[in-house]
Amino acid sequence: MPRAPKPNSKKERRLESEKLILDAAEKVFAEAGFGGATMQLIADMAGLPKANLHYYFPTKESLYRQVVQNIFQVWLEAADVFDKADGPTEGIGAYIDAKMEISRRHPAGSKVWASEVMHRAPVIQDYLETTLADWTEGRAAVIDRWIAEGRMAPINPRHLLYMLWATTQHYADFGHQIETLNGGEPLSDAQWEDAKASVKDIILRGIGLRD
Amino acid sequence: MPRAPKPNSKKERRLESEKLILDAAEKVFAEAGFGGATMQLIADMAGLPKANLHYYFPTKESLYRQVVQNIFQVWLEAADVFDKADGPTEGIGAYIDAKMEISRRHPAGSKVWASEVMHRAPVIQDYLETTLADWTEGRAAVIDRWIAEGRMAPINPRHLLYMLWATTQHYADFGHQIETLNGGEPLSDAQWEDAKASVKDIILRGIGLRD
DNA sequence: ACAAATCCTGACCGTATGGTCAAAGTCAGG
DNA sequence: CCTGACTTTGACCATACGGTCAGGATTTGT
Repeated sequence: MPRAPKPNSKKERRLESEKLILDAAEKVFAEAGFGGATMQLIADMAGLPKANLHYYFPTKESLYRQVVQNIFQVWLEAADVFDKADGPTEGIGAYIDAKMEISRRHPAGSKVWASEVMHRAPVIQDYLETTLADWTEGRAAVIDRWIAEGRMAPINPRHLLYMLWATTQHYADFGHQIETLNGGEPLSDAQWEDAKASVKDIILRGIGLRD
Repeated sequence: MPRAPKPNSKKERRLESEKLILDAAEKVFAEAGFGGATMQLIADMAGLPKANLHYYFPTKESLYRQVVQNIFQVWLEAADVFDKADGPTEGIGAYIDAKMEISRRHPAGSKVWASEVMHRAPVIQDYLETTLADWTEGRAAVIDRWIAEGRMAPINPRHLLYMLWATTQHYADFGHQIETLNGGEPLSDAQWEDAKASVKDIILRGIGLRD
């Protein structure tokens, strides 16, 4: 019978430490970029000695790779709402909501992803070529079907998807610029709602929905 | 009578060297980020010894600052088309064209800018607060006037501007992702035209133009 | 209670980087 | 053609970084 004086088993503590490190790493990579981030900074933010990071993640690159893969996972799961819908208004609207919510709650992850792609995706190129390419093709086919059925305006589905990604992720990646243009204040709850509504309004009308 | 055996005066050569360095620096900063870029890499790309860079730009940061300021300049000049127009269709359409062209011809600059903003604008925060804030306010006022005159749908002009920036710059900042999703090939001329047309189509219809 | 396995960490190391400098080279003006 | 200002560069330096490691602490299974 394993007592629990410190309530965690070894395996639980391992997962906790890994999560602690990954969360700290995500923030530091987002703020400084891969090259600007240092293991010491990540260690300090996680409240652990540097050598401890190297026990869980042998190299800076392996830690970074894990961070990026986790982000991609979150990103893919959010895309599910697209499939559960049975029409463009509902599907694309829900997708915008989901991605805006991620930008709001998970801005560091979005920045790390943006940085990775801007630097020619040295770590996740294979994901782009397989998982993301497949996902994109599938969704483009759905959109093309909606168009064929006359349920939305005929547009190039790929450019629509790029626009959705660009616009929603902009609120995370360029959050600092938006905050500065908002008088130095982060967007309030109401302003976030306005942002979501504005994006949905323009895009949905732009593809021929909303009469 | 100053002959010109090497056809450049000292001042001209100075400007040439500076431009050579700045161009190399823009590429390297875009590809590696500020932290990942090294003076040696920039020197190699410019074909000059490292010590020579430090003659023209005393520190890495001063070189970086100059790169970012130049980008901001290009960016602002392109925004002029917005003002020369006398209606939303023409103004916003031309603005999209201009920004898409910059994304195509000047992708490294866009990436450096994106990186700078993502890292909380350590170098150009004052520009954001003054020049960019003023520009944004002015353009938002123009859009509001167009709305008041019933010439376009009532939307929040700031979110429209964010969408324009996000979408057009996406083609530079995420160019690698787009290229990968395009079968590994850069967008062809025709595809760029399609991209421009798609963006204009969705956004202009989205704000109530194009009936 | 003991041994094996796992976890933790201070001290240390080799290297790469931003930056300096002195000396050599080049140019314009008189 | 001489002088002073400007430009170029190889060699060098201090520091900071990613990564290693030995040895001690803690937990687990028996």
